[in-house]
Amino acid sequence: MISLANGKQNKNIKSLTAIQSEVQSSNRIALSVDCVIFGFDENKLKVLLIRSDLKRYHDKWSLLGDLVRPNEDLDAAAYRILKQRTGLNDVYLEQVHTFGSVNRHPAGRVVTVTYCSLINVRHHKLKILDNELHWHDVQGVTDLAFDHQRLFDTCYLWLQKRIQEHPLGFNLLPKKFSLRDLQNLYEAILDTKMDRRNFRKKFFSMDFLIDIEEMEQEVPHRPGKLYKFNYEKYEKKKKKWVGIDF
Amino acid sequence: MISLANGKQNKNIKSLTAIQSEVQSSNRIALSVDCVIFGFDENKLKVLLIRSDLKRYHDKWSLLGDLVRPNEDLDAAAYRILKQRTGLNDVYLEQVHTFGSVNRHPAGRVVTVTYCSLINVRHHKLKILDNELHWHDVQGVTDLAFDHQRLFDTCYLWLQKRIQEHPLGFNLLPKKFSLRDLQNLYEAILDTKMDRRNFRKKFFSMDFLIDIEEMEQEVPHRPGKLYKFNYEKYEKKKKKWVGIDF
DNA sequence: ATATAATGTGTGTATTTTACACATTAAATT
DNA sequence: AATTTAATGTGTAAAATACACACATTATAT
Repeated sequence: MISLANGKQNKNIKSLTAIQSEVQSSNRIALSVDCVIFGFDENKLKVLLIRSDLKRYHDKWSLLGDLVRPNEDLDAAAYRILKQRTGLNDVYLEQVHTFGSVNRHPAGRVVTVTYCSLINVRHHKLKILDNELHWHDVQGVTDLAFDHQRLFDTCYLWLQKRIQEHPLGFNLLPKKFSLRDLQNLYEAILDTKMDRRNFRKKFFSMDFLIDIEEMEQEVPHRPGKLYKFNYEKYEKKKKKWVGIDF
Repeated sequence: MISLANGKQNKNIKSLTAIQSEVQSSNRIALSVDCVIFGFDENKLKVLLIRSDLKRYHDKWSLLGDLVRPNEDLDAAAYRILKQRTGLNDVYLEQVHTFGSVNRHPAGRVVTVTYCSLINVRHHKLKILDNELHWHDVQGVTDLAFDHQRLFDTCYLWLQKRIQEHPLGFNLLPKKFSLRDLQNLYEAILDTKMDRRNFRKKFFSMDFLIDIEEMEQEVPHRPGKLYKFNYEKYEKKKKKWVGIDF
């Protein structure tokens, strides 16, 4: 019994070169990144989609993705795709889930890692030149190419959950915003209506809003105060959060 | 401008064979799965580790992992590793995060997908024959091989968060358990102390516990009632949960 | 001037969380 | 056999949080 165990032990020890050959052998797999890029405009949550670059799917929309390069960090690949498609560097980006069914892609075995990104549509609208790239209302996203519908659904659910734990939403708004803007955003993402007064109280109590002493301009009603998000305070506070809060 | 856009359009349309050649070209990457297998014994949270199978790391412990095979679903790879190491089929398993730094593994580029698994130590203890495989107190896990410490830390934090949103803990307990057992588990995972009476109320209010009309045996104090977990009720209820609850 | 449609502020109620008191039960001790 | 000990099992009051809704304020439009 013991000798069996010891036999196993020794058999399991491998040299570095042995493992290197395993790693370089034929069991390598194509790896891609697909980005679900959310934006917010006209009080609706949007997602950036492109026409499938594959002929047989050309009547369908798909997420923005590309193969990961052999010498490229996974996160770097996500940032590269975002940069290539939107011209953006400094944006919110987070990994969500990896999909690895053998037959998920028609071109062969491709494992894909999904990333969610939140960007401000107004700031970056102009950099999108490609006609085949469009913002879509998330509500109307129903039949994407490949398994992208499943990827999208996973990321959208992830966003809905995540935004209730961390105030990510600010990445979707302009620097200056009113409380109504903020509430519209939350209502769009969570697909609900909220009480205006309680929403206000909730956000003020979190103490992440800075009153910049400016008012809305040219609105057809009483103008609201404008605020900006206190990123510093958030960074300090978020470490203390444990479990179920916010 | 339009013609430029159209030019881009057409250029982006690819035939299936064109993509197939990309997928099969040299930019494929070795993909592995690493399992963080949690157990619970002697009122302590444990994790299953093995001595590194690589000589130069042989004084260190590592997670249980293996390369994903070209014709193997990602989830299937995780179940295979679990089966190989513990003899288990029917266990809780969930994907956590994918790590893809270029230089994370000494044998070359290996992107790894981490999975968390929760298993009942008592039920499966006997199937582990390999001497180099051991349960470790999570508190003492400090210096794993490769980047496995980072992988482990991520998964442990994930578990702490996840168990506050879903009652996963039952996968770590025997079928019959007392409320004290359950509380000990939660205290071990979250590394806190809780009030016994409020903990009891919280769980009863969730209504997932079935009183099996049995008592603890051979305990040196008043015996507590034994319960089992109502998986059916949980499966029905969990779909209704939105956001912050439990 | 007045109506309209927002913002900004407050208040009371219901629900949930937290802290803690006390009775009960079985084993161990005297 | 009575008493001590160390748990379990139940309840209750206060504090914090969430929820529902009233009312005054301020700009534009009529």
